[in-house]
Amino acid sequence: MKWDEIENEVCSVSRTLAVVGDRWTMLIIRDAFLRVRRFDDFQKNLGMSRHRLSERLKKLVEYGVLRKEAYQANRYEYRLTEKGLELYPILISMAKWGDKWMDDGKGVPMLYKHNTCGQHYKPVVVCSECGEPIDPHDVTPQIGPGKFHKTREHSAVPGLGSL
Amino acid sequence: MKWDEIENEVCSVSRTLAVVGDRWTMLIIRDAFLRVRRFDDFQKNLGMSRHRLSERLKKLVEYGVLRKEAYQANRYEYRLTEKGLELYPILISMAKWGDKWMDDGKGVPMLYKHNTCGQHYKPVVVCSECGEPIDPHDVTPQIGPGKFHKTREHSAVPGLGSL
DNA sequence: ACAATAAGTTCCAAAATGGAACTTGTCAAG
DNA sequence: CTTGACAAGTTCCATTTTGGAACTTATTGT
Repeated sequence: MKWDEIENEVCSVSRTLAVVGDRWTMLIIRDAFLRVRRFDDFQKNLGMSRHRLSERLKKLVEYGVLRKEAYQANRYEYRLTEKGLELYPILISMAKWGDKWMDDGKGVPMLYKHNTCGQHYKPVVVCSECGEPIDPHDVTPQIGPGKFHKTREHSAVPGLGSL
Repeated sequence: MKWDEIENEVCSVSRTLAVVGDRWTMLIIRDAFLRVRRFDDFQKNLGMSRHRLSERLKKLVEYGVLRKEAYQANRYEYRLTEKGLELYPILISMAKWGDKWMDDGKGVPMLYKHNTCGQHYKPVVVCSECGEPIDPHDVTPQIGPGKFHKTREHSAVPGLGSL
């Protein structure tokens, strides 16, 4: 399978990865959450090639994750849309995992203050229905309505198909 | 910057991406959560080349995300470790985002039953300190102790550096 | 003992990426 | 009103990464 076919999989994880699953996108998004907005600032911060950055920003605008706005004639800013802002749980979950498992022993690079309560916080994933923290062992994936329109066979997980 | 330098960034998101940020890894992890365990099953399910799969599984074992266990002579299973299981919040957040924003209009591919309460649930990210759902606008990133040992300059976000 | 299966490896063509240099339009100072 | 600097890209090519088919090696089931 080629990379651009991934968007057509009947799987929400695949479809999300079609947007944010390449080498650089989550880092661009990270910077966007830190209020980086301009081409040259992204480029200097990330240390990626202008070429690639240009192509990625264009795609993110197409997908509606960023919007491009002129702040002067021929000068643009890229800002997160609502769709982009909702990537926050993915981003902050990555930060938490990295803090815990990819620590270099010098302490965490960043802390996050939750202004609402004033504390440094960690993200906790809870159930929308009962409010309890989710343990993956207590979750059963089941085929949803959109799964019947399949495009490819999945056989290894009897009765489940892919997530 | 080249791909294998990303692990050395002073940023937990970068470090996480060093492990799961390539084209295929999150899909391998997704399948692992659906109890796929064997080389050929991963390969058939994912439709990726055996070459790439072999290399990725090896790396995930090195990183301690999967462990490789013989189930017969010369036959192996790959299973999530504790470190791997803790990728769940990232995975389920991707599924939620894809459900909402990359829908093809046919309904969600999968539903997730929270066995604890018996309901189909959606993941909600809440504050570890006050329990309230997190809105990214209410979060202030601050430099943490591990940030002083920097390897590269970050200039675009005065006083913040990268997430 | 023989065919089938599992778990890879090898090899090469095709695709994606990195990086330096070049372009084009605007702005700001003299 | 001209000139130099800057911002936002684009072009081009060498390097790296990936996809895919075919091949290997070691069981295992019949």
